[in-house]
Order: sequence, then structure tokens, then C-alpha cells
Amino acid sequence: MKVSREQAAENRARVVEVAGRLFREKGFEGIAVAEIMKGAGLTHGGFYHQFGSKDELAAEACAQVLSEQAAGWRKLAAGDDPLGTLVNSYLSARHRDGAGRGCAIACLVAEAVRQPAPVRATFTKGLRDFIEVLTTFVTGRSAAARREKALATMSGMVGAMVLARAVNDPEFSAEILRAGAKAFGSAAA
Amino acid sequence: MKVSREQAAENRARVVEVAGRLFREKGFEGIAVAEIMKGAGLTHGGFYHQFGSKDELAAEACAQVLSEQAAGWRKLAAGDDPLGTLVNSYLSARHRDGAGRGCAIACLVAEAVRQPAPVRATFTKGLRDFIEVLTTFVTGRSAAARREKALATMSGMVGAMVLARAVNDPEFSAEILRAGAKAFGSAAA
DNA sequence: GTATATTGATGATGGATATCATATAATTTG
DNA sequence: CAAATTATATGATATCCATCATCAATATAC
Repeated sequence: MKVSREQAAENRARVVEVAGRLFREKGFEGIAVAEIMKGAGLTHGGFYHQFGSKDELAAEACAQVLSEQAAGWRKLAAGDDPLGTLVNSYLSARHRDGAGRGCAIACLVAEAVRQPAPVRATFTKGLRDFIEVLTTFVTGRSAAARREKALATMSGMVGAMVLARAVNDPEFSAEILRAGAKAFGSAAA
Repeated sequence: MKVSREQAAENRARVVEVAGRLFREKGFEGIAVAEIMKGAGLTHGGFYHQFGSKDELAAEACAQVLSEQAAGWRKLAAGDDPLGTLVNSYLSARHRDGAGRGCAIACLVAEAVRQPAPVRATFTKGLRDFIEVLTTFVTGRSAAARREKALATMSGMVGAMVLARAVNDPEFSAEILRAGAKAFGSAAA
């Protein structure tokens, strides 16, 4: 059946949104197109009227998620101690346990390597944005030093999060997060 | 056809070894049992006489790879500046481009979350070993401080490696590795 | 209001893959 | 050297999944 333009656009947006959540939760290969459509309240058949392929949806969903995330980070600049705030919220149990609503990079980097070009390009751009924001949050003598610090901080945050998620001992996992927050959360060089 | 006991044991070991390489290169879900067997010069049929399931092989292959890796790290203790040596070799272009022979954690953490219990347990144990070794490489006032530093260093190394691999711009990738090596490679607190 | 276009549903299709039953052949064992 | 054992091969089965052809229904265009 046909549906109004607005309705169709809304449906499409919902597919992208659901895809963003499910890809983060289950990985690119861990979720089927039919499941995503079902999650959006549709059946799998109409998918190819709206998207060229699963990979295309993956790229679009990632772009969406990454840009929202970057916007969220930028907002922190207005507040107090942006770096500490960011790192503490990033390396929180809440973020660890809510992958579907969390950082796309932490969920999907490892798989990104094997994804087609558009997805990799999207990730690269997203990471550049994050680094750019982080550079304004850290302190350092020179611009180069701040950029280095931003890169190391991003690496530390992502690494600590993936490790904390992988480990099957809650106490060990919490320890990883605490150590990361302490090491990466202070703006001083 | 039948084959001598030694031959069979050798074949089995080769399957584990090939699996270790291919899982690291392609991920747990990115490689089929038949491919692994083919890589070991066998056909897929005999697989289930040697292994209970693909997951069982995954756990065994990971355990093998992780323990070899930990042994390699321990050897560095004898040399000069073990931390610097380790971090520089870990965050090298060679390691980035040779996932099949590199750190199993960097290749597979993100997927580990969704793996069955034995695989997760293997990873957790492997990570504990790495942290233990790293703790002896770093400096710090107290044992607790050294352990914190070891955890943060491990997070930083893994994070920098996965980011460097995900990015599709060689220059950006190299920059990530350089910043990581500089930030995490010095034994001082 | 009728015709057309288009969204979404239903249901193939083809490929891939894990797992397993059975066949084959060669090694042990007695 | 014969019999029993067993490692590997062949091939089947069942499931899953991406993609697509076709159909039904209705919103938009004329």
C-alpha cells in the first residue's frame, strides 16, 4: 500500500534510527535487514525502495549517529571542565552497558576495517570531528601538543571502553573504566 | 582416509593455527569453517571429529594466540626499556598492517562482547595476563598506581591500534600511532 | 474523479554456512 | 596379515540472509 509522503519520510527516518541502534548493539554482520525493518515496524520487502543496499544504510546510519554524537560533544564546551565531563560520562558503566545508544566508534571500529569504502570514510570523518572537538578541550603548550593529547585521549577512551565491554568480570571491567577516567580525564598535559 | 596419529595431531594443530590467523584477519563471523579447513589443507567434513563446534575452535585458537603473545611480552622484561620497546612495536605500521599475526585483543575485542562464554573468559584471562606483565614495565609510587598506569596504557595501545586500522587515510593513521607511542611509551607516570 | 506513481507486503531466489551422516581408505592392533 | 579403528572426504540438510520481482493499495497529479 501507499502512504503519504510525510509518512514515508518518517518511516525512512525511523529505519535509519533503528539501524543506528541495532548496528551498534549487534555489529554490521550481526543484524539482518529484515530485523531492522521489523524494528521500525515494517516488513523487509520495502527496504530496497528506500535504500540501495544494506551497506548504504550502514553508511547513512553511521553518519547520522556520528554527527549527533559530535554535536553532543560540542555542547560540553559551554560548561565547566569539558574534558573531565566528557571522559567521565564516556567511561561510565551506563555507557558501557548501553552500546545501542553509545559511541558508534567504540562499538564498530573493529568491524569498520572490513567494511566498504563509504562506511570507512564516514568513520574517518567522524573521528576527525571528535579529535577536533577534543583538541579544544585539552591543554598544552602548542597546537601540535594539544592535537597529540587529543589523539591519545581519544585512543584511551575508545580502548578502555572496548576492553571494559569485552571482559566478563564486572569488577575488572569497572577497574578498567576507573583507571581510564583517572588517566585521561584531566586537562593537564 | 585415515592418517597416522602424529599426522592427525599435526593437522589439528595446523587448524588451530590457521584459525588464529584467519579469525584475527576477518573476525569470528567473517570466516567460515570450510575456509579455515581449506587454509589448513583439509576439507570441511572432518572438522567435527576434531572440534565440537566453531565456537570451541574460536576459544581454543584465542587461548593459544593470547598465551603466545603474553609469553612474547614477558621476554621483553630482560631487555632495555621494556615499556618503550613494547609500545613502539605495538603501535607500529607493521603491527597495524599485519592483523593476522598481531594482537588478538586489538582484532577481536569488539566482537568478543557477543561471543559465547568460553571465548569471553579466554579474552578476560588474556587481558589479565597482559596487565600483569605491563604492571612490571611501568613505574609508579605504589603498586596501585602501577596497576592503574598499566590499565591505562593497555587501553591506550588497543584504542590507538583499532583507530589506526579503521581510518582510511594513511597519514591520519600514522598520526594516531605516533601520538599513541609518544603518550603511552614512556615509563614515567 | 480517474490515472499514475509509489510505498509497503508477500513471497521467491540464490548463495552461504554450520552441522552432521555416511563412505573411504589407511593405520593400528592383535 | 586380518580386523577394528579412525581421520578425512563427500555430500546432504537445514537455516539464514541479501536482494529482488511482483502485487495490493492508496496518495498525488491531471
